[in-house]
Amino acid sequence: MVEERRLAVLRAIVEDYVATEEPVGSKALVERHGLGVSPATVRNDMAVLEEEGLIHQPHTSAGRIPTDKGYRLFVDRLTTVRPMSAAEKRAIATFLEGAIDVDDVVRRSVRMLAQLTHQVAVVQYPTLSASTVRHVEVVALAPRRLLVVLILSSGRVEQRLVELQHDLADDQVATLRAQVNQAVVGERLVAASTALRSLRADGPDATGPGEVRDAVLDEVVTVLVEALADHSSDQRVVVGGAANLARAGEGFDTMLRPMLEALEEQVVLLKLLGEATTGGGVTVRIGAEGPVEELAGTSVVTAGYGAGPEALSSLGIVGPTRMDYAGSMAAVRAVARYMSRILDESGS
Amino acid sequence: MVEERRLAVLRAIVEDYVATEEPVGSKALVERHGLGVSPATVRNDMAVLEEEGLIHQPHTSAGRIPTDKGYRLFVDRLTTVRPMSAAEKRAIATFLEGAIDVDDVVRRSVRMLAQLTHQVAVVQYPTLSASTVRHVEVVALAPRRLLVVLILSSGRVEQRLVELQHDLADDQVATLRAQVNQAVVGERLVAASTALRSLRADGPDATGPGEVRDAVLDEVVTVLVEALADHSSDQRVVVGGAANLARAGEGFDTMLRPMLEALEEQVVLLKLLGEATTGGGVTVRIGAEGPVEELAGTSVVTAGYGAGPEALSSLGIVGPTRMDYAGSMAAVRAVARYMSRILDESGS
DNA sequence: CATTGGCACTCGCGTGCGAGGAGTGCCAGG
DNA sequence: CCTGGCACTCCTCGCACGCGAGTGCCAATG
Repeated sequence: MVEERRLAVLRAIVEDYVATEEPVGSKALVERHGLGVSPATVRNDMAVLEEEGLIHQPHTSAGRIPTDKGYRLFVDRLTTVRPMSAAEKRAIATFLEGAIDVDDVVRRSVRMLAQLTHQVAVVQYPTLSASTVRHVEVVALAPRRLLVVLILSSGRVEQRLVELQHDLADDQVATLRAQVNQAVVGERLVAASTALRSLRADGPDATGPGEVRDAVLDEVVTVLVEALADHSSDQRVVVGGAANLARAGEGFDTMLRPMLEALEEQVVLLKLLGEATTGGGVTVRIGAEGPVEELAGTSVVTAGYGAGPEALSSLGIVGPTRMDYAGSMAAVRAVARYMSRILDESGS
Repeated sequence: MVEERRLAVLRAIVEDYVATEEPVGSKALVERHGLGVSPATVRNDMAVLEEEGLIHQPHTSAGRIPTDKGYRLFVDRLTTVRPMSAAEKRAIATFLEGAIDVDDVVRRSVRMLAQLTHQVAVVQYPTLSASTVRHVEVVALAPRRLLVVLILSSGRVEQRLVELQHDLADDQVATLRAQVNQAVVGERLVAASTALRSLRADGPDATGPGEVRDAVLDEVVTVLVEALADHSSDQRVVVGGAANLARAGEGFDTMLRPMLEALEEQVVLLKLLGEATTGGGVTVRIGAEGPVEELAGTSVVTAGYGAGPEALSSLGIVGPTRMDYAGSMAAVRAVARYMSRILDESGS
């Protein structure tokens, strides 16, 4: 039971510190929270907590602030993700459902997350790998320049520009389109490039004039295979609410620039989101646990989302370690769920 | 000739202030720049410049800093847009030409601009209005949900999600696609919706079964017309290099948050870019001349770009009034030109 | 009439010092 | 094991003060 109270003290410290952004002392603690003991007792508890490395004081005779370890314990054992209010749920649902396409869904999600949590929001685009090809459109922009547009089951549209070595006539484009469509429609994106490759290896087809087929179409297909195999755009990440960084306070002023820079790097953001967690779980990475050293002093709250169980992408928020974890986790989870649902509806 | 020297003094003040970010005094001025007069003379000149409202001192007995009016005069009369070095030109060209589609061109341009100028870069998407429709793809995602994909001559791909009141069968989708394509391919985007409307008003077509045509197809076309008329995505703007804001120094710390917020608002950005200037000109708006009061203390350098003379979009940079105008103008102009060229090549 | 050196004056900025206060650690008593 | 009391630490804030950069003005000069 004394152990119990110590945890209550830790919780109180975290909550107060998150609220006030100032080191919290023993006196203020017993006043604001109704733990029925004297400041002296709390001080003893604090001493123990400090020995355990859960809190520390910036300088002698200042209040205590939680350490990363303290936050960790708080998140793991002392907080329950309180569900969003009905009003909030409704707001999220209607806002996200107003989206006109996948791009818009992503944009709105970022905005929503940033607003709900007052932190920087990060949303990865839905993964393509699991979606199937619904239609392929091949358009000749110039004699040697093709635009290939993939329409996927999830409603997402992918485009690739393809440069050729040889000119391509209009009728060749038409046959190409027909053949490619026949080969890949219904395939998963990951399987599409192999399906295409087999197309090239096939013997001459009745529909196409044989002599050009070897020279030009082969090249086109080769390039197409490459283009499809390139899943880099799979990795797109959108950031929002960067303005919330400026509100962070404390010594963040000096780190602001490197942070903003980090947030403009796709690679960094992907590292940040990390592996998507399966299931409805929310992942919290606190301080140095995070993979990005530029973002020291920040925590990351992420969740996986996506239509279907394997097609997983991530989204989340990043903010100072001193953040409202309960609220953030709830918001992230809620938005992830709504995104999954929306993608599911419009999807395969 | 005394007038001449006064302008030289102004120029020197601007240059020094831009370089050092500190109010510049008479003594430092004569030392760093080789104007062969004494500090006292410069002081007299300064007094005159101050009377004219071109410079002012933050407090008595401090150096001078240029006023907005001073910058204005500097930009108008004292600076010539020095062309970019050959190396820089090459860098821009190769970097932008590596783009794989229109999205990528825009993203790369933003990045390029931000890097070249060390300011916040803003690029508006190429205008759609002037491009013609190359192909329309209609895909049924669900019985009552259509995805319409427009492929435009410029290589840009636009998508719209359309919700219907009635179910739509597969063959209806096919006839719809055929009819829509027939109606709008080759049309300009602005004319496309009227072309579509006429389609609906037409008598029953031989290809489609008459009875459903009235009920369902009419609805589809109506919704499509609306979707096409909605040019909101025409207005998309991409921002980059926000990290450069944090470098701005001075009293910007406090304004950082509102600024970041402003930069996340599409509307604000569009106001910022304003009317695209025709021709190769570069527009400079200094301080309060700008249309956005949240961005007080900043200047905006913009230029128009686009394939063809009428299809004009804008791009530019925004930074503190204390910026390297010559360099910024050169960079903005260069990037605008290269973008125009690239869009032209891949375009109609 | 423009230019120049000289000189007194103004202020912002950095530094040092002292009072105030919040918070702690420890100890002895319940 | 909890509590009240007490001495101690150390941060913060306000204030005074000196320094130095920079100015404005004036009288002298070409």
